[in-house]
Amino acid sequence: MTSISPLPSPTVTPADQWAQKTFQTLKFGGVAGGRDHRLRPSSLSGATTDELCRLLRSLPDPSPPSSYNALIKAFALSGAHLDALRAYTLMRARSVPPDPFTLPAVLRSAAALPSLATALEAHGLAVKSGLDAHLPLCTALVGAYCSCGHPDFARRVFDRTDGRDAISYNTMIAGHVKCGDFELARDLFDRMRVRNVSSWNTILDMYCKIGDLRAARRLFDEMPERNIVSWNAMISGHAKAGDFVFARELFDLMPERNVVSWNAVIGSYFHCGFFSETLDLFRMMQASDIKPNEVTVVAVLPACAHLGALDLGQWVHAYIQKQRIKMDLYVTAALVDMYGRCGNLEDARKVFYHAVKRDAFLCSTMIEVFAMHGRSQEAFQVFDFMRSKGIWPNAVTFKGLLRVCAHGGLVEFGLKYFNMMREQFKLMPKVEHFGCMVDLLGRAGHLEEAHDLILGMPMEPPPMVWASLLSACKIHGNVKLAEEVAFHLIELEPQSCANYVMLANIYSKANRWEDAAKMRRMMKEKGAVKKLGCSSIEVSNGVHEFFAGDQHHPHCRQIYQMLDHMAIRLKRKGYVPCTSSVLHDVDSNGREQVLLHHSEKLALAYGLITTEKGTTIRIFKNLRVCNDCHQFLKLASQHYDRQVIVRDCNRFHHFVGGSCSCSDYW
DNA sequence: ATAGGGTTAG
Repeated sequence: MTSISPLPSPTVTPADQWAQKTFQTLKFGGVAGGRDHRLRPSSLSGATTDELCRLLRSLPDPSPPSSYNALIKAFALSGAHLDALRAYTLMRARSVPPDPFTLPAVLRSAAALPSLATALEAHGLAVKSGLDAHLPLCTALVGAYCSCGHPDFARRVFDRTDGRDAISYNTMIAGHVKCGDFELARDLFDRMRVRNVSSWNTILDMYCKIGDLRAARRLFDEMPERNIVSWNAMISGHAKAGDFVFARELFDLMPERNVVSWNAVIGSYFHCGFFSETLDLFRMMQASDIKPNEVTVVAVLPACAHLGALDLGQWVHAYIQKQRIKMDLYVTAALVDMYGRCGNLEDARKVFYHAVKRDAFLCSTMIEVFAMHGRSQEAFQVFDFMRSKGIWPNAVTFKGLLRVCAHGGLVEFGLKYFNMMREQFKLMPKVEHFGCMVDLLGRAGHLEEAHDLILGMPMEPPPMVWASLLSACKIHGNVKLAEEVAFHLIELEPQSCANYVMLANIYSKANRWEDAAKMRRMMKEKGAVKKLGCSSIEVSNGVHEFFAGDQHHPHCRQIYQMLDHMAIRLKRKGYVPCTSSVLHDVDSNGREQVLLHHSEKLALAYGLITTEKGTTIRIFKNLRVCNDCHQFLKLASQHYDRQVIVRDCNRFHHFVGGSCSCSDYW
């Protein structure tokens, strides 16, 4: 191996900036350390990052390289790679010579961050210290360069290394895979002489990741030896392709399973949208002898969130605390998301404010939750917090901010954040950002601006975006634009009933009954089927589902009786059924019945019958809440003195004392 | 005494 030539850094990461600044101040040279007070890896196991930082600060000078090595390794083990590099910097500042174990450990942290500057510096030091023939060090360099997106540097090191073994080959192959050079990876694999299981697994995983499951299957069949990792790679490959049935077959077939196998198969159910099955499998896992870990709960919590299973979600939270599952950023964000989506804003907030560490991902989750609940001020506060702590916002952060603006009708703020993301943070707005802006402008009555924004989008506007404009036309009674948009939408997706219904409602509102009837006929001709409203409610004996007009519930009679009583009482309080939005060809009495049997009203009646006075009622709906139900729920919350929380397909409504948290803007 | 590099799940 020869000395390195100067190489430009293509992208400077924050870790790089820090590393470059500190390395500039370093002097090269070597003084042997003393022999007292040396740290051992065993004495550092179980130490928290804070304790390790204190140890580093109080590390006597001189100390032997082994003490620094132990700290670097311990930091890396707890995921504190920047601190690992800090320990290394101190070592260099004190001119402690690295031993053969120092640089591989440093390079692992450089790969994890990643920090190209550190990799380059370590490489230079290796050459200077004559350690550059050390095989583990060369392998670590290859890994670090690949993680930094420089397979070319890695390949140069690899090609000049003598006595390469299976591990160095595997590192280079995995590096090529990581960088997307699949042919180079396969070529190297074909050329290596002594392959082990890991070599096969790397290539197997490559085919799984690029979705070539036939090649993966072929490889899996011809492998001379298989281990758990091979099976797990196959499971996750099929899970990603949506074939959860085969993923499950593999899982049942494999000779032994570990926590990764369970997580892969649980994740496959989650990704395919089978949320109750996800939870079933989690229960099976607990009956097995494999202990769930962080990754497990990160698959289970979103499943609870989707189902609105707050009870189980709370149980998982308690389980995390009891079983000492690490509250890393993923777990914290999953908890915030679960509480938020289950309508428990207080606990979502609590988890976020108690988090020991917050990054852009976690903050964006919190903003998204506040957006769902229409808490614009708190969402903006999180954003201000991010900026004060130097947490760089990403596209998801701005999506949440724009949603919060759209839900609150805050046009000025929306425009501010939309411009800020482009100008200040150099983030290109994606489809979802345009969607929020169209929603925001449209609802606020700026229909022309919203329309212009769609026409000026750099990508093909998806039906969703047109649909928000259409719904804005409905709110503001712009029949002319509505017709244009609706017919465009019907052309795009003739099977979707929502577009016909929306335009028919707009016609009815403008007293154009014949046109409304025409839309109904057109809907039938094109074979579009109305999506049935469905609401669920969790009471003490489980989750109950109601469809619009549902007659299947065992307590059906009491529920409908209750609804009739409610209608009489609430009418005295000012409830006026909004019959103009009913499409069915029935008389006005029948229309009232149709409205009264909307799924969220059924769920509400059931909740009132079965739960104690004072209990909050939580309802989850698959569609948007209609105007009539919204009015009904407001009056019911007052008359029955109950807090009712409804999650519809895009946000939360907190009904209390006769008003709704959305301020009738949704 | 004692320290190293590669593969699978979010």
